[in-house]
Amino acid sequence: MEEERDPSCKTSASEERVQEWETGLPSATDLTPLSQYLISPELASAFSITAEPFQTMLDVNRASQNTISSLRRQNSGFGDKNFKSLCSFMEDRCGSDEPMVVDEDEVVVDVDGVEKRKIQSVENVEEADSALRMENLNEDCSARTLKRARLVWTPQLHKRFVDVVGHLGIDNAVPKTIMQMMNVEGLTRENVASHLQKYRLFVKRQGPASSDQLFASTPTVPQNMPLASMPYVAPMQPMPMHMGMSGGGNLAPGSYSGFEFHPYGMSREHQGHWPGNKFGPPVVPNSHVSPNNK
DNA sequence: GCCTAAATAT
DNA sequence: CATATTTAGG
Repeated sequence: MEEERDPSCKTSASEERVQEWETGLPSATDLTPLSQYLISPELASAFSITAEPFQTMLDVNRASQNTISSLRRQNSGFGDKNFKSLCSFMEDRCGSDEPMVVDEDEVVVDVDGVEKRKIQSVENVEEADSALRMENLNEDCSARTLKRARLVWTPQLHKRFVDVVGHLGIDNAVPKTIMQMMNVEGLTRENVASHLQKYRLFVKRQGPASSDQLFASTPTVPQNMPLASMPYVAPMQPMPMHMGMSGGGNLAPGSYSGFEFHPYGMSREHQGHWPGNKFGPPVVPNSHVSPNNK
């Protein structure tokens, strides 16, 4: 991205650039239809990629709105902090999150805490209808009435958490800041606080030496590295129903046990299946009017 | 209101 | 039993 704008008048120049950008956008006919798959079914099955539920314009528009409002909120919130330089997010789009494997009916919890049922069918259902139904559900019993689903701290989430804590330093590593820096949709301050509590216990017990970055209250590392750039969807369990664990500890695949944690161990490309990940297109730091944003 | 530690729930 | 949520105190 290079700047070619006229330094004399910035505001109007930026407006012009926006217009320029808009006119440069592909027309509707140039875009791949939402209903069209990007890869062939053979390729998909070869890589165990299951087709996403159909997305409609409603989904896309809603995602765009959420993104915009989220950006606005972040911008206003970080104006007077001393680590503006850290906040270089909202630049790039998601790169690594990919749709999870869905076999049959799967309940996914929206950021609003609203359950949506994804019906994966070989032949499609009426997409508009399902979208409308979703919309209605969203509006009817939105957020406040329903209690939030239980958050699952996947290795990915935890890694992001650890990275943020490390880069923030011990002083700034408080739940609210961590939550903001993680930039995870649907993640609440309480979630982070709880996890932070456990994490501190872990660090206290298992040598703090292993996590040396914690003591860098003044982050000396170049923080230009895109840390919290891409939005991430917090995996939620609808309600982790009593799984009858009587004999041995069995874990759901994708969750991890405890904190014996590999600093950078899990760089495998196992990001195929985590519970709760969905969405392909440029989505979505979702935000709604929630009690916890200022 | 926010943060942390402890209690409670799943 | 481990982990996440909720509550309570500062």
